[in-house]
Amino acid sequence: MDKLILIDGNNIIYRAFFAMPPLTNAAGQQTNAVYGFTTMLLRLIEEHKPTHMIVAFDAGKTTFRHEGYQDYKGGRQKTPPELSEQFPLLKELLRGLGVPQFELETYEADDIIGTVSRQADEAGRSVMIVSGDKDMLQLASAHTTIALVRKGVTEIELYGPEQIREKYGLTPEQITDLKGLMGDASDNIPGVPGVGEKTALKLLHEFGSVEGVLEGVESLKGKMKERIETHAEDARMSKKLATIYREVPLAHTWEEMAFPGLNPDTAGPALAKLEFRSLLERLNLSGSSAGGEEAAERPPAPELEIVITDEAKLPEVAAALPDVQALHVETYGENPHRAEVIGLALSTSGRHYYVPFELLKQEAAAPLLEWLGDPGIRKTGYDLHRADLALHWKGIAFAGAYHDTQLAAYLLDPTEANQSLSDLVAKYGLPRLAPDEEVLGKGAKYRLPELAKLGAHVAGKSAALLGVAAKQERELADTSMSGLFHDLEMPLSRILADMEKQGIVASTGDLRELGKEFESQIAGLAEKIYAIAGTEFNLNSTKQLGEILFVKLGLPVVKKTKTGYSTDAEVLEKLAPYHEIVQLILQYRTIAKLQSTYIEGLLKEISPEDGKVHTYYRQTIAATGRLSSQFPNLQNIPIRLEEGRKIRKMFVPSEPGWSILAADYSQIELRVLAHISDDERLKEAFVLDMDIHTKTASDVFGVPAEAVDSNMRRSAKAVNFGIVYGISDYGLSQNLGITRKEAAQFIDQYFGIFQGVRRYMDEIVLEARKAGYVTTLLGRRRYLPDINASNFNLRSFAERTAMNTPIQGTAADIIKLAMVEMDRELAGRGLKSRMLLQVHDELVFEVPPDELEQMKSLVPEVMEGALKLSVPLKAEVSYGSNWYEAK
DNA sequence: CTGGTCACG
DNA sequence: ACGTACGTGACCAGA
Repeated sequence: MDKLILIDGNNIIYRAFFAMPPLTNAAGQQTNAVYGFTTMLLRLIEEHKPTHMIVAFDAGKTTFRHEGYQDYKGGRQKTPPELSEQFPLLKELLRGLGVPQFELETYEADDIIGTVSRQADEAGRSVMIVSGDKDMLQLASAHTTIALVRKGVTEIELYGPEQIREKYGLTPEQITDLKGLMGDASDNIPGVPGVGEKTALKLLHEFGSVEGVLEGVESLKGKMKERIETHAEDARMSKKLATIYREVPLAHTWEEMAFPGLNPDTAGPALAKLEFRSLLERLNLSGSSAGGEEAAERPPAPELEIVITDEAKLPEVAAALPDVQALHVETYGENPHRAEVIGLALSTSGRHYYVPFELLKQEAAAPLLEWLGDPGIRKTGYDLHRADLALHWKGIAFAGAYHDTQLAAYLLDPTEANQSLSDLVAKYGLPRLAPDEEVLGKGAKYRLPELAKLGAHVAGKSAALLGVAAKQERELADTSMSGLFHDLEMPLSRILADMEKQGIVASTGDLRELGKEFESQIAGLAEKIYAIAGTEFNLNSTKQLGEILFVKLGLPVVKKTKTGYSTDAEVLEKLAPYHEIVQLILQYRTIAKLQSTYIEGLLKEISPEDGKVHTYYRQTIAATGRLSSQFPNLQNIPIRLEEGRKIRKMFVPSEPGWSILAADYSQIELRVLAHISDDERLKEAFVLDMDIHTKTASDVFGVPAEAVDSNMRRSAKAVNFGIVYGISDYGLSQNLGITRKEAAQFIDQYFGIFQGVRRYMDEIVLEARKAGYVTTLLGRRRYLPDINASNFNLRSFAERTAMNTPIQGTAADIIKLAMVEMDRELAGRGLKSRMLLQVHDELVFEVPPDELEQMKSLVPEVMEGALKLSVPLKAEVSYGSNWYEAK
């Protein structure tokens, strides 16, 4: 079956240029656009296996379109030289790869593509057109699909006539009418001023075409009618400009477009010349030019033996359970507590079974349910934490997670965003797995395909798991993270799921009541503010607020943002002395935040079934190894201001008579710093259990501790924070409201005293430069690719990260250890107390009265003993009838 | 869908 | 000279 791919060369290289970070070869020539183009090209070849292919380029400076309209593509920025230099490179590379390229004087790439696609269409051949330009949609037909490139060049959306109808309610031909009405700023096509996509679509749905709209203009009214009448000619011309010319006099034959596959003899040298080593490797061409005949692509997807399970086949699945090596649970929905379970797939070495979720209710599925819930059976999967939660709320127990490929991928590189299973499969050069988006769509476009296709996709995932897991185990061992993975993160993931399922009660009634109080305060404040401003406006709009403060009231502009005046709290504090309205706005902000995020937001998350909030701890987000919390975030419940702190009264035990018990590490990050820097002074402070900020002040200012006043302590505290964050004089000056010079002096003084800390800061940066990454005490890694950047900002950022990550990350390691140990203790001692929340340096429990005494000593003991450092760890415990009281 | 703002450690 | 403190998530406005 013939398949032709037509690539809009100019468009794609342009997109690639702006999407890719700068990349230069040894000679200093920029190659980023060619690289981006090539990765996309190779992906197209792998995924769509074309038999014929061409890349079309614009030729010449003026085209026939300019004859009718001088300004066509006027106002467009000149092509930057860094990009134009890359065209010859790309063309040479394409020759090496064996991809035909077409161009023709006075015609644009669009027109060439339009013409070739028409010819192919007429011959009944299957065509795919690749471009970032929506204009191309007009070429879609029964045989022709448009692949719209999105997000730089990394994603592709496929459009046939059906998809165009779904999205716009238009036929492909009507795309030209759409452009005729709305215009296109990037091509300087005017359209009708004031008519955007929305209006244009409405008009077309009613009148069908530009001509139809012009004829029917009488039936319109007001401004719209006027606009269209005055710009009728613009509309006609715009449509013409947007119409792709499909009669270009091309002499090329079908045979000239043939693409028999990459030619390894010439592709290797061409890629090598551009220094695209990663691509050479991906194509297995890195050896000599003769890298093997068929090695030009990733291993072809083996034909999987997939069984779509129906009721009758459940016994066969049951019989296969002992041979299962991996499973994938397909869910739908962001919040796993509310997610749908679509189905699951089980992989043995030979067969892959897809089991639709409904089948799990059948009696014959009992062995499968038992298998899922058996903690003794080791399971390999992807995001098993999510699977566990989703299944739990459907009444199905899950246990035995052994290797979670998502979690392993996170440990191997916690900052890599693209860690979908499909990405991992690609990373390891395994047979391709379609991204979910391609099969299921996303957002509003999410649709389950027919059973066979769905089953094949989900089974494809489970089939991919074993290969990925094997590679990861190897890599974890090579990077000394196997222990971190199997003894800490994997066990923790089950504990987190338990905490989340347990949830914490949030008192709906009390929240509503507090909400009413806030509401009347908000109304009162708003009224006063409007009265002073002399007008009502949207107080939540920084834009409108800026207008009032800086234009109407003429207050001085302290700081600007990208988009206008800054009105954040720091700015408002400075403005407060100038005008009484400012203080009111600050109060309004405070209460409005509490109301929207913590009253209304929290109420929305309370489950009507059990009156609890079930947060979702994410173990694979924070680059330092910390957890994050979502739906709702229970790691940022107010505490600093009393008004907000009251929110904590709403969090209560789930059983009468029980208590909330909270324990937090005291100065864990500075204690960690004392340990890893081995600074004598800092260690001494903790060994003697002194107030660290007072001690710092006394040392830095050279006065006895008794002589440290509150101001000195405040400064020392800011320095201590700064040290942990990777200090800079600027940051400290901002924080303390002093000059940069003073801050620099201050830091110097600090380092003079705490020389071990200085040595650590210097060494960790050197180490990062050398190794390219930093680690925590437990060996958790973070790569810092910018540590050697020539850009000052990027490099400075990386340096501060190098200083901070081992500290923050080790603290995260420690509390994770404490959680695993705590879980073990609770189970071992048969306690009924439950661990509910983690807030970075704090653990929150609910505790029955008869366990209170025991827990008061056990929890801090476990936390303090989680990891042995050269300074003691300290945890402080408190309890009460709610989270507020546990202070 | 991004930016501004603000809640937490 | 460069222009920032480290790590998160939720809400709102306004394209």
